[in-house]
Amino acid sequence: MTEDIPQAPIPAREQADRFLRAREVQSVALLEDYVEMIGDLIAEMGEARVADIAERMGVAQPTATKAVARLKREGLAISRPYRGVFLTDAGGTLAEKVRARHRTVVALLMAVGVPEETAELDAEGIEHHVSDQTLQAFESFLAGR
Amino acid sequence: MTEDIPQAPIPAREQADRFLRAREVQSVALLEDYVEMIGDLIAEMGEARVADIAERMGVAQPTATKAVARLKREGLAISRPYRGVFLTDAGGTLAEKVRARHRTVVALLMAVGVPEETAELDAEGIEHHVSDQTLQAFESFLAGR
DNA sequence: GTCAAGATATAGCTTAGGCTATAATTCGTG
DNA sequence: CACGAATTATAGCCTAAGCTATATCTTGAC
Ligand SMILES: [Mn+2]
Ligand SMILES: [Mn+2]
Ligand SMILES: [Mn+2]
Ligand SMILES: [Mn+2]
Repeated sequence: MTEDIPQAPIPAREQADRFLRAREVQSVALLEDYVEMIGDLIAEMGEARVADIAERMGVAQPTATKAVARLKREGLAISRPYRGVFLTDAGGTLAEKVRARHRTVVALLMAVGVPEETAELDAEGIEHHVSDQTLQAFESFLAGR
Repeated sequence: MTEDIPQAPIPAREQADRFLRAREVQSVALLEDYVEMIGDLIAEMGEARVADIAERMGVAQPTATKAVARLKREGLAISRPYRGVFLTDAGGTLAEKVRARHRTVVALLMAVGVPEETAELDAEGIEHHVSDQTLQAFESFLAGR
């Protein structure tokens, strides 16, 4: 049983800031997943084709096309019509950061007893909300075990 | 330095399933936050008024009204025009579950070295992606320290 | 009891992210 | 080297979630 400790109520403004932050994070989460995954495809196959992007994301092909358009708008990817998609320097850097964070989150989850498959499943959503500060705490914890 | 261990590439289908799961979770995350927060308001003030809901969520009042409409559609809340908002049994049960999970996530983060404020900030997004299985692992870890 | 202020609802707009159906392009095979 | 299959782009639709502006309802002060 969890003890019934009444929490000191949070100021409305502060709580609102937390929710705002969570909403901001969520708006870049999809971009992060696309960028990381496109990086994987390029590493594995030399290029990322729209059809493969769609398959790996579990979306329809036009949805992937639209996402790529957004990545291009944000300066994370480049592509020409009917050709493969590639990452810009910014995109590649982001992909690497996201990939590393993903691995750390999975490792942390497993370190506290979460089975690997579940860790992978939950990490796919959790990772985007892990701040730099929390990521550092995770790394310290993993190093100091 | 993180070691450069090449991961075994995940089957596209399995990875797609993870992304699908993350997107599903994301679609209920906002509902969870609204329900938990409305529960707080009712506990503190006896009722949840639309203006207070909007303030705490950091959204405009019509956005809160629309969210309440969705909660009603989903059977989590009831209200009559120009009156306060209340939770159904289902809504109250969900609020309690979400509140408990939130506390556990914050506790776990702090247990691995995340400062309280950062833990609260990150938990607001992380919590929604924590599966029952992961939640249990968190509880065991916290109990067995 | 009236009515002005405050709270809530409604109208109408935007963007992101899905979808299906179909048009346009590329490319391998014969 | 042509053409059919595969791939990609486009058109057009939907829902969720945000916003501002404005209409409508409630309520407390006089
Ligand atoms: Mn992810
Ligand atoms: Mn990931
Ligand atoms: Mn939350
Ligand atoms: Mn929460």
